[in-house]
Amino acid sequence: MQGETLLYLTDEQLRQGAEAMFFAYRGFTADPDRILASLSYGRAHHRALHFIHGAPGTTVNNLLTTLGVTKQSLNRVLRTLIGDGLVESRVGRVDKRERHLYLTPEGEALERELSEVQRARLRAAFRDAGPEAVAGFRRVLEAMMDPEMRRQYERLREGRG
Amino acid sequence: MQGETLLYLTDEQLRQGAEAMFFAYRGFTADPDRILASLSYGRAHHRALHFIHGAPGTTVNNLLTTLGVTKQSLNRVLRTLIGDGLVESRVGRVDKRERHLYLTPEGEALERELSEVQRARLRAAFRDAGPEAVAGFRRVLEAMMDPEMRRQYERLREGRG
DNA sequence: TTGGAATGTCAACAAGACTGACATAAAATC
DNA sequence: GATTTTATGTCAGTCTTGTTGACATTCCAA
Repeated sequence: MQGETLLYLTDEQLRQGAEAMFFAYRGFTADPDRILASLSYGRAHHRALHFIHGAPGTTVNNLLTTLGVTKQSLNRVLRTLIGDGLVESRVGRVDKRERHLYLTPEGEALERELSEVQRARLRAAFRDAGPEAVAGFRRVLEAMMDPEMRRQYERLREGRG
Repeated sequence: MQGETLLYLTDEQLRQGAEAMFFAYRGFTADPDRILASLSYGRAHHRALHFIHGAPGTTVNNLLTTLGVTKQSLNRVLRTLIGDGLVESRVGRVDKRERHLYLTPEGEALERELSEVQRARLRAAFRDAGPEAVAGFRRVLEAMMDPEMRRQYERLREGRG
């Protein structure tokens, strides 16, 4: 057995890292998924609610580049959310081609419910692992993103200060 | 602005952690996805190859609890992999109801190709972030899993020594 | 030996991703 | 002013991958 500083880049360690990502992501989505299933929504609806909440007034185009899906796919989700009164779509004032998206109070309520169960799990995990582990966690995740996604991620962070 | 040790559990920090998971997971799967798409396979095929590689001779039942899908869903994926000659299914010798799953040489080759691009990204991320960050990353991910998944994850690790 | 439990297969269906084609309205450009 | 580009929405069709239901086979225990 070699020392930790040499060992951490072996294929076996990398394989374990991949499996950790797989299982952790399942845990990460499990709690919101349960709520969504009871409302016959899916993860796509959650993601839309999440990013509209985080960037109110965002356009459809912004949202679909953030989510990395096609407009047809996003549109189906948005149509149900708007139809169910969770999202409001307002015609742009300066550019009337654009639709600006906002959560209604009902939309905010569901977003809060979903994000709260997800935050609860993250909070517990962060508390268990400790602050230094959390810093490392963040550093590795950021290094794992595509450069384009990292830019989006940082833009979202800056947008909220 | 408060100190890091207090700040790390605020809702904003947790929200950023959630977004980091979202974007990082997309990066994590992006490279294998490209190869899979060119073969008209999906992530489900990758996962099956990965876990059969890691536990040769595993049964269908084992595999579906590991993957967290229904047997019917897994069966469709296995059927194509078996039909394409990447996986071999052998009737159990002691219990003939069971099918034991193995990768053929072709299956091993594809698994290696997929896992290699994924490992390459992880390797780069781990190198960028440094060993302490990697340890923290692993600690947080493990804390994020459901207890049941964590047991499976640890069992897989032990199985490979 | 008979009936239940476990294992796996096939069929049909739904969610949600995709592409391609097309329509509309507004903005930008020539 | 005419044309092109941009932003969005919609329809139709396909694919992956999840679901449930029905069923066959095998094992085991009453």
